[in-house]
Amino acid sequence: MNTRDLEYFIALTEIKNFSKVAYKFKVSQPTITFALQRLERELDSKLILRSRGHNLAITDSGEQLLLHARAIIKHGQLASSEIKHLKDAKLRLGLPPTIEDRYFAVVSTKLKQHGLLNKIEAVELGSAATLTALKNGELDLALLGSINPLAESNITSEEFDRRPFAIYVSKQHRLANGNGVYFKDLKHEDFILFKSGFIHNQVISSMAKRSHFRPNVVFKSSGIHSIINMIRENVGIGFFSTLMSDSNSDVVKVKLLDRDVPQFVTSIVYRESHQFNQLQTEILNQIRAALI
Amino acid sequence: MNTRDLEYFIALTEIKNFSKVAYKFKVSQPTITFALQRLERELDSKLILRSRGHNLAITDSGEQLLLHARAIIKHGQLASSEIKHLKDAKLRLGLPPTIEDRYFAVVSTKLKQHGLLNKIEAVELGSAATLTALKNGELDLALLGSINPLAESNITSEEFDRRPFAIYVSKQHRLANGNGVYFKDLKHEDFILFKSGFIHNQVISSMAKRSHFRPNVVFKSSGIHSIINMIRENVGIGFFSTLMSDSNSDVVKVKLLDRDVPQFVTSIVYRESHQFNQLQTEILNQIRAALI
DNA sequence: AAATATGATAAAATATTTTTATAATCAAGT
DNA sequence: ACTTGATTATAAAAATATTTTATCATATTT
Repeated sequence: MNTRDLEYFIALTEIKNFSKVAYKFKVSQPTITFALQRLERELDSKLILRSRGHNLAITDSGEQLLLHARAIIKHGQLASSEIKHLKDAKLRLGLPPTIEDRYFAVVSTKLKQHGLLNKIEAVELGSAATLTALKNGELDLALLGSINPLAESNITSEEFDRRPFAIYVSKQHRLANGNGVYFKDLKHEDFILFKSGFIHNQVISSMAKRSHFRPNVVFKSSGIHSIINMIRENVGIGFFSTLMSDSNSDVVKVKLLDRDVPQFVTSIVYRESHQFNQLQTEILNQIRAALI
Repeated sequence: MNTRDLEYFIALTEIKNFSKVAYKFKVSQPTITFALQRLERELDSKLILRSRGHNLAITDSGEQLLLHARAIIKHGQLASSEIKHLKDAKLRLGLPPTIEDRYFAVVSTKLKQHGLLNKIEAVELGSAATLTALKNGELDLALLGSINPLAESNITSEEFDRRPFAIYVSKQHRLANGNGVYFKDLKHEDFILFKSGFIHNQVISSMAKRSHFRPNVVFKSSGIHSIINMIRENVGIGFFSTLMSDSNSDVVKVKLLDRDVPQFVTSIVYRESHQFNQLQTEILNQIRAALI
């Protein structure tokens, strides 16, 4: 079997037209015919029902092959991308900003001690984008936040922390000296939130839905520091699980008293299929030592 | 990329000798050389460090490719095997005996009503062997028992029941009229168990270890009915989660009073990559309807 | 230093894939 | 019913890719 034929086949199931697939791959039309015939001969089964004039129909066997064909192509691309980056002698680490802010200081200290810090190439994206990049082989490793423990196929995750979400306010704020608040009582507060793509938004909107109000959002940023600064200036309140600056007295954490407050689960995450080289293994172990 | 080259490569990492790999595949030795050169050119990276006289060494890139190569070959084989069996117009169902005994009656009634029972080809193996067969594409679907919810990669599972393990005794047995027993008090009992390969054995040996004794096993069988018959005759006691015959008064269930008694989790299980055809989908839905 | 084992290379032989040119099929419009 | 246009299939030739045969190069062992 030949990955080129599989790529033609996949395109055929999507485009459903031999000539257009041929055009897409810059080959002649019979090339596609022959590629499909090869696959059908090899698997001894019709994969696509041709019809001139109509759209093509994919058989059960075709659907079955399609699933594996996609996986095979993906593995080929991953192999290629991972091997290319192995030569960089760097570990590409996905690091969403909230995680970076809260956990990376301790990691970086550890790595610096062992002369490994400059072997890291940090990639700062939201959690969802980070996970996608990891799956595509654009990252070797990531520290990820999620609401539930990650259970993605082909992905291994090692949880290292888990904390309930909470409210953060300025020390001048009326809630600063209380010992907690119910989410429903935040109806008239101004929120300063992350831009979309952060898990925090999913969580806050689900909590708001449960409490039957729409939070009043006065500003959205993707920079955690500008959010904290605005909270400090009492422009509005924030919504995080933990902050490095929990000890910082300018911004005060206020517990949520609701039952079943969602938790922010943080994990070290990598592809099952990723082969860590010696340098990368060392880095991974130092990160584990720092966090777990 | 070409699966033949990947197969040569995988063999090379195992056999570590070009000539012997060539012999294995019944091709000439330069064929292997060229295949490896093709891969190295395509991935632009040395995969194997050759040395004449010594064993070959696999590079980091080679190790990385190896993981994907194995996955690719596996997908190819699965596609082939699954497509071959799609034509059988049967669903190959893995059915470990304990599950068959307890749950299949209700499933078979449902399937018979819809004229689907003869479309099932039941394969009776222990849970571990069933899972392996499923992964290898020898089964389309399985009902499986496990201690924890299944979390295998590339496998989807839908839990349908979960019950604590318990002791089963004859109605003449001294425990038959009590309302439970601690496992440690079974030290002097005779056990009738499954042969190895059944999860029950793992569970009982871990409970026995916790209670600091070795259970006294008088007989092992792989047929659940002969075990039940022996229990009925008071030859010894049994260890199951539930039996169809719970309502049958000859054999009595005795609760285990220990904390954290392991549970037998039963699930409908299939490969993520399996494409169910129309018939198979119907069968799956009826099985779900019967169990979930 | 010779023998042995192992992998690489060149050139030829085979096999596979792709192209060009053309045919066949089907649907829709006239 | 006939024509047209769009689409896929086929045959033969050309282009590529893979494998073999024969031989060479290198390292290890004796």
